[in-house]
Amino acid sequence: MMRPAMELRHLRYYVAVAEALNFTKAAARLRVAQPSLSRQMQGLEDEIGVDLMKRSSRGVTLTAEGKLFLDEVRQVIARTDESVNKVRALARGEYGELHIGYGPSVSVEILPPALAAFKNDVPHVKLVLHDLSSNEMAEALRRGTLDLGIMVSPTEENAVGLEFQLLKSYPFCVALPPQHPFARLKQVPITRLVHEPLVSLHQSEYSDYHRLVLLLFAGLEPQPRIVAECDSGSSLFTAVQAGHGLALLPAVYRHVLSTRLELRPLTPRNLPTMDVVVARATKGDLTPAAEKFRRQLLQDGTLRKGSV
Amino acid sequence: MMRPAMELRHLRYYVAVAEALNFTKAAARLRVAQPSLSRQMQGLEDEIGVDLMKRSSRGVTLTAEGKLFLDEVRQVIARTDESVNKVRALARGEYGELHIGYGPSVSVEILPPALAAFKNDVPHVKLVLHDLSSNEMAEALRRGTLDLGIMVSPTEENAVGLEFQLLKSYPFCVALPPQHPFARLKQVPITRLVHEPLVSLHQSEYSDYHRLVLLLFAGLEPQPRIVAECDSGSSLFTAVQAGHGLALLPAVYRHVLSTRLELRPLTPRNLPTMDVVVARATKGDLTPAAEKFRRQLLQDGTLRKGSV
DNA sequence: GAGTAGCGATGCCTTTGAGGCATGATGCGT
DNA sequence: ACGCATCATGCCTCAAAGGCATCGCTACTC
Repeated sequence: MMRPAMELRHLRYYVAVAEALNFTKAAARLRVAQPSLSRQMQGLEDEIGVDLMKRSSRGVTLTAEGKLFLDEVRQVIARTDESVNKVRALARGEYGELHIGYGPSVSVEILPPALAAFKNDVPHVKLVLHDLSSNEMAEALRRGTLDLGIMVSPTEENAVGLEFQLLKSYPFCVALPPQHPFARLKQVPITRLVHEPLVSLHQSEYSDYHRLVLLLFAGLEPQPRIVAECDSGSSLFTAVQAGHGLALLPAVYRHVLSTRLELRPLTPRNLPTMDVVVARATKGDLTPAAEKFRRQLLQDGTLRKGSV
Repeated sequence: MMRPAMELRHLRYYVAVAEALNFTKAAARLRVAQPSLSRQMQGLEDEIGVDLMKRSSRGVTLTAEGKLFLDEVRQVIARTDESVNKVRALARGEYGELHIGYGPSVSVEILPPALAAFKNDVPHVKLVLHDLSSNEMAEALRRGTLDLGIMVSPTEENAVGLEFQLLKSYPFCVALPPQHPFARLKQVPITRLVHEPLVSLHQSEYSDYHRLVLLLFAGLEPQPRIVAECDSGSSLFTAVQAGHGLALLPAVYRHVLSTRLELRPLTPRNLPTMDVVVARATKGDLTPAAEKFRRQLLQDGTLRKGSV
């Protein structure tokens, strides 16, 4: 004679009975007939092997064991519901972890509002931000440790296994000290830069930047003279301020630029731009939260063109 | 079309499948047929509304949601089992709280070994000791805040609503300073005490003691002279040491007596004794743990007569 | 103190759905 | 191409949850 195992039904019924202290009323609340409830409770006590309640003609009272069990069962049921809700929330992208890689200066206009909106929208997703170079990001995306990356649109070879969507396009500007003759111009033709000494960022660490700068001068004669390569934006600014030379920077740098430097747009307007993209791995699905965040980013960028 | 609610069965099955990553093997472990298991899992996913696993011709893999759910479900099931075990343990007297009242000096021989044995036997019962006077104990027992009390057998009027069982019976002795003439006697006839000044404990706080002392001298002439009433055992000892008078004490006091005092048995041997009992409320059942402890006390007392 | 109202338990039947068996569909490896 | 392992589906059985009528008990009421 095999007894049916304990099921959640028993627990749900038990809570109802223990709260009503009356089989008839509990049965009504549960929308079952009282005899069925009676038998389920008998089965439960039989399974546990402990008397949980005392029945009398005027209702039900809980034994000490019954009171303890009520306590426990309430927690178990709450925990169960919570588990299901967590899974549903995860599927809706409202729970879980989201790993985002970003280049700090390059995403300064994009990331903060997106993060704020996302945190507001789905506060239970744990956002983990990773300050990475483009190469590290590509690697992490392929490995799957990163869900999304916000980066400069990379070259072909760095892009294998990845997919991109444009977030914002920044034209290049020239950064110069206020006393420089070009400071009087509203905009600077790139042809006039070829005779100026230039300060650049270090090639190996900022390969995307380097590539774009070369692209800007493609086909011009003579090629500009690079008098210094700096290993960070701030040292670049210092070099320009010190008058060592001018620097080419995408317009986004206006946010991080020292006030002691001026930024002038380049002409013509159809020069190569620095494109900031959101990257994801081609293989493997995005988590729902990542999908949500990606959408967030794309619709945020109402104006995709970086103004100057 | 009403879908059956989620039951523990679904969770147990899910864990089996998620562990085996194979319906056929999981079904074998669960001793059900594979198709049944398949359908239960379909029902589960349907109920939650989330895909928990991906099926292929080579087995099963968990989705991210499925992994989270596995984690959660394992905890829920463990919690459920634990709840049932707690209730069973409570019913067996191996879990819960046990409130014991005791008079410190009077239970010095009885309580420590019983506590040690009990803690060893059922370590998960939380023992709460209450140092109370007899009156407070009786009150607490009737109120139900106390499970058991270890006390001096009380008078009728203090005993209403309570039941007692004898633990140990202590004959009275006389406490005297070493230089007192009676110190040379092996035992002291009570008739010789009626001419000695006596030191006693304060009547209102130690009514049981008082009653017994009066009982000892019942029928004797003249009645002894009580020269001082002390409000604690230690001040009583001091008074006797100082030579203010002798004191009558049950033999159990040999454990707490200052070494500067001698204790001599009284004769005849059939004088009233101080009986230490375990008390419980008449109405209301003892908790299983209390019942267990009571048995412990009763069988511990292999020799019920306090030796001298 | 008989009647009655409210309680849970029991007997008996219905219905639901879990489970079993046979088989289908599919993808992988040989 | 075939075989094998996998999970899904169709169909049936049967256990057990659920419903209805009724019983037995107790406590209150008049």
